[in-house]
Amino acid sequence: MKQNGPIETGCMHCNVRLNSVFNVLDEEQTKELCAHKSCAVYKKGQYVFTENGLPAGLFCINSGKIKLTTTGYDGKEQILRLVKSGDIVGYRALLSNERYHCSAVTLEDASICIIDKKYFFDAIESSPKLMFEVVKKMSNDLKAADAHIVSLSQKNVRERMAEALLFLKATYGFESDNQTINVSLSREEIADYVGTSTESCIRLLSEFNNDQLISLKGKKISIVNLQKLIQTANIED
Amino acid sequence: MKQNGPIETGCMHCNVRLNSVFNVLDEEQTKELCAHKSCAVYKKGQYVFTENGLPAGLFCINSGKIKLTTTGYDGKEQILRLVKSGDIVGYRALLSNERYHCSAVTLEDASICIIDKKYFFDAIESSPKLMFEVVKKMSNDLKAADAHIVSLSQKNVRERMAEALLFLKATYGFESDNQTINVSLSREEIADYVGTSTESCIRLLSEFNNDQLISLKGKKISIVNLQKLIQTANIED
DNA sequence: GGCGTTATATGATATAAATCATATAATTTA
DNA sequence: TAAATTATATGATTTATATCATATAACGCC
Repeated sequence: MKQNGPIETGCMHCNVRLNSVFNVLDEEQTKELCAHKSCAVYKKGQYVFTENGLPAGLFCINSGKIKLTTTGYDGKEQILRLVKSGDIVGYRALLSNERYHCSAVTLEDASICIIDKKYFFDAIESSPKLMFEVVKKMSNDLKAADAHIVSLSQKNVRERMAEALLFLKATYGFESDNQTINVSLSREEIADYVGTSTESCIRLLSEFNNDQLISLKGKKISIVNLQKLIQTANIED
Repeated sequence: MKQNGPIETGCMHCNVRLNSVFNVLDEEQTKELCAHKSCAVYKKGQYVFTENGLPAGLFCINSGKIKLTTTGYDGKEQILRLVKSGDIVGYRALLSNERYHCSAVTLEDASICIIDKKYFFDAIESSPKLMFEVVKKMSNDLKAADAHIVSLSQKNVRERMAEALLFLKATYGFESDNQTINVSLSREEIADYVGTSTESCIRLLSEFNNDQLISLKGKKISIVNLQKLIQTANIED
């Protein structure tokens, strides 16, 4: 349980343009931005920020994967969102001048930079384009959260589990074999996203494995029969 | 099932400052805003906008109550949010230039104005203050959606039902008797928010009634024992 | 490299909540 | 105002899923 802080690194290797919302900045604005951010390397399992903390700036994921979690009742963890490289995190609390309502934890070693709060506000006030990019990001998160609500409300655990696997694939894509989902989550973490018990999660993955929908190798999950998995998830369209 | 459109009215009786986000505008900006909006009266049960539709502008609730719903699986309705007078609706799709992902339906007769899309974008680009107000609104909605996710994921139906009653009270307040929740929802609508069956919803309300947590009179629900209801909801702090 | 700890797996059991069924009350509308 | 429809109520039954229990596998550590 050693929890050392991130290791500060220079920004020379960090291409901030990786981060989608900053695509809209021109050469000069990007240079300016780089002068107001600092990069750091995080080890797997480290906290980027924690529930109830005050935002010091905006975090950009240069590489690595992040989970946004909140502590529910009886300390049970709930995974709210999963974040990939190129994304920003912690923008909500920052923009609305609030404390974080969830924590950000690295799922693997990650390179993350933090953009100075004051500078970020200057940047979005002077660049409506950038502001709109961030707003679009929040809009997407809200739409996804609403979809999650409908799913939790109306689908059974089996359907949600299939849906979660499709979501993981949509978020992180496949590995080079074109069928292994490119993220390693524990069964408990998957359960914490799906909203079920760890046992039920394990059991359903085993079933899907037996039914040849997926194949399992440690934490790695491969989608063997996408069509059947979509059917199991009971997705419209 | 007759679904007539709203009745257009003048804006002379509509105080746009009612709408919280517009508080930040000065006298002149408000005047300008009023020149670019039009008010209308909606009857109970009418659609303000519908899922998949394209936003024509921003809606402001001058009076009345609104539910934001989305159609889930097998056509089952999910209530995502409840909106009261003074609030804006439809801002998400508008800001991110998307179609609506949910519908807005009046829960009672309502007076609602629509602010022209083009003008609204001009307004937020020229007034960062206004933009931040809207962003804060979205931030709150996202935080609330996240809380809803945790609740659906981790609480049982009884706890969620108690929580829902507290949420209704927090949103719409009490009537003059200081204990009757100031909104009329059908049992089915409450179920569609809580994420349960109508029968279970009815049953639990009956139980709460028997246990003297609430009292029922038609669609009107009064909170008789707030402390016990909070306990039943299993809320932290 | 063996030992303790944690993660995964699977069976057995309990139970919350959905579903089905039927009755009554409250609205709507003819 | 009566008939029809819809909403509320409550009982009986089924079922999905949590919980408890135990075993094995994988992993971190001295």
